[in-house]
Amino acid sequence: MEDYRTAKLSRRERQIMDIIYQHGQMSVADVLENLPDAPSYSTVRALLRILEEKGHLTHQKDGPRYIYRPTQPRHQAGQSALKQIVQTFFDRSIEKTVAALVADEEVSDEELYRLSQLIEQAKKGDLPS
Amino acid sequence: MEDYRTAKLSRRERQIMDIIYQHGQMSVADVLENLPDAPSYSTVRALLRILEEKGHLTHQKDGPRYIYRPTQPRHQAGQSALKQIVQTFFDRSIEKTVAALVADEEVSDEELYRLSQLIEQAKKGDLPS
DNA sequence: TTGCACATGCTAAAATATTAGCATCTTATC
DNA sequence: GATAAGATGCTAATATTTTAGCATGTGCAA
Repeated sequence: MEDYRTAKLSRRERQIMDIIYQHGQMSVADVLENLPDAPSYSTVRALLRILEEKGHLTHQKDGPRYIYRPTQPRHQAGQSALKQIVQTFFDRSIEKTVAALVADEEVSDEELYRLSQLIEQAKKGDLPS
Repeated sequence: MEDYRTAKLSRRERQIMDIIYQHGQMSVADVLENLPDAPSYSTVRALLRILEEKGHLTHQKDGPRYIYRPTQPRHQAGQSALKQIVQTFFDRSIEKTVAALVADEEVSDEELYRLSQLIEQAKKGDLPS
């Protein structure tokens, strides 16, 4: 399955994919609540159906309602999305990307410490995940 | 200016913004060359005009042709884009995000070294950029 | 078990995005 | 300067997206 961010998805479709990835899985009502400029219930249902037709979502029944979740695993979709950002804004440089990440004011010292550890592990060839 | 990735941009419009951010600035012909499923020249011009109307692009003349570039600085747009990815796929965790970044096979030892240095600097409160 | 609340299936209308084409202007070159 | 190549301005048609509404089905509670 192609990365949904480079796939031919419309604006609303992409919004919905993002929201569902963020939450893991959602009912129609859940999606509706979290959509900015919320359209109607019917609209959301139509979009979910289309996304399922396109292969990006699947659903299962939970009592009377459908629960939708992505077909592509989250970590995999995240990798693809990251890669695209790195390419678009950071000249394909992981270093520049991490620099932008830690430039965020809200990064605590503790988090920085864990980041060091992470890098050290990676140096040893001990790739995370 | 709002982050263009959360703005109400259509599929093509977003594609074009990505491409222009990647290259810095581009003429109509440049954009056309780099667009997947390339539409016509007219189409690209129309989309660039719309993006300019919406405030995401600006242009200057270079000889006979227009050169377009983003109004929002690249680093700023990159920050916003990253933030959204972190939120969508990595539970707002910078650590998880960096882990995904270094999990990429193509990260060299040298780059990992520079990453350590980067983190150490950040620890000292010496925020990059 | 019988209804009611609330879900989905389906169809079709409205809005928006995408596209093309022709007229016009501008620049570099001869 | 005259001209040809190639750019933009503008308008309108087409395709797609977005939306709504009604008919129908399903599960939970009284």
